[in-house]
Amino acid sequence: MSNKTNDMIRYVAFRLFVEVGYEATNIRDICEEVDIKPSSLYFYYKSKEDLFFSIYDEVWEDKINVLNNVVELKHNISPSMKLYFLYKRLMEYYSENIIKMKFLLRYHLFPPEDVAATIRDKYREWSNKEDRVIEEIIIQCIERNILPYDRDLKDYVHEYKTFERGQLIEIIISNIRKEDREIDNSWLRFWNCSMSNSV
Amino acid sequence: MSNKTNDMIRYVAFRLFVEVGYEATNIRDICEEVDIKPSSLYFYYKSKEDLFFSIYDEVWEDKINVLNNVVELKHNISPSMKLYFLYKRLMEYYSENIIKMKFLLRYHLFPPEDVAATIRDKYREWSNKEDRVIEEIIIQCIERNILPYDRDLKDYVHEYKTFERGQLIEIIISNIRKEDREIDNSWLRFWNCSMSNSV
DNA sequence: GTCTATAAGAGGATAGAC
DNA sequence: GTCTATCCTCTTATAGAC
Repeated sequence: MSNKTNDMIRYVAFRLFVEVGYEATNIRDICEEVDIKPSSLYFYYKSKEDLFFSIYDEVWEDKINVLNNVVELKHNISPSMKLYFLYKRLMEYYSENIIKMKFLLRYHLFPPEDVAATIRDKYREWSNKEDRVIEEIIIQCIERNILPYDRDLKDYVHEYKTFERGQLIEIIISNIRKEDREIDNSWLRFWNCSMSNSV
Repeated sequence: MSNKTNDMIRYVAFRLFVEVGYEATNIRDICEEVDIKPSSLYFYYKSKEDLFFSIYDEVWEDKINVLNNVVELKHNISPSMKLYFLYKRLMEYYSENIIKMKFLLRYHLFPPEDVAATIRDKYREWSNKEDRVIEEIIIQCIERNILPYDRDLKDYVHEYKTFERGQLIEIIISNIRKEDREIDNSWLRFWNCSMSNSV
């Protein structure tokens, strides 16, 4: 269902969910900003929780699409460059969508009690899709001897995700776009110090 | 003011503030667990906000004490080792006090609207104390040519704090104590790749 | 689809007795 | 210090008219 009222509800709710949080966001405030009465919102969503998860899934879907687009576009280049381009594209995406990333970080780190269980389930599902993309690229790196095979696949994936999360959190906390040079420097340090050198 | 009831109030409130958050923590729930009536809590604290900040300051004070203890104990060793021991001690402290660190992370990243301004002010004050300790050690490193002087002091401090925050977040997210070997490996990567080599 | 009206309950906080 | 009793406000959600 997509019309002007609904789009507006989703936009306002998303912003409030990020900035003041699920518990402190109330239906009245959303509706006031959209300029409708609370009862009208319940025509589109059966509850606050329903509205929340509708937005939650949309944010994840958007992120996964970015991953898939990179893999699709770069399918015929070397796997190490593929991982590099994936990383670069994500840094760009994070910088342009800080608020979406803040949303995910907020609800994964500090889920409200009454939606915590559902968040955990949905998170597991979505992040599995994410992991599979990374895994596939790293498998290719190992197979072609670009990465030493004396280290576990899971280990490499964890190393990459930790690195990427660190960069993401820097972007969220500093709230500014990082420079290209800085992004590349971080990559080189990561690739040379954390991945290629076995510890 | 310290007696059994008050200690219990603080303990329960702290736990709820971390786990379910400020907004979702209500006076009735705290009091039920402490086994007192809500009106009794207001004998100790004039408001929910008052209770919160009393705990907030205590958590910070505890952390700053750890920093000062290290500096005091290691005042006569080389500054690079001093920074190393500071880092080691903090990792130990973080691992043993994950819940306290989760508390600080939660309210610095996502402060509730009605206490956000006060948190920001208090945060600035406390983290300044923290920065001065780090700064002093790094100044010594630069003066003794342990760290290249072609890089800015602020730059080094930022580099260290970013590194330390990354480690902290890994501990909070994984929720497990890191092994000594892993902690040392991270340090070496940080010291050799991020600090000594100018970029 | 959007409204008015309102149910039903939870929340922070206080007055005043003991 | 701790209690009983209560005030007042805010919140999600629904019934039913238009």
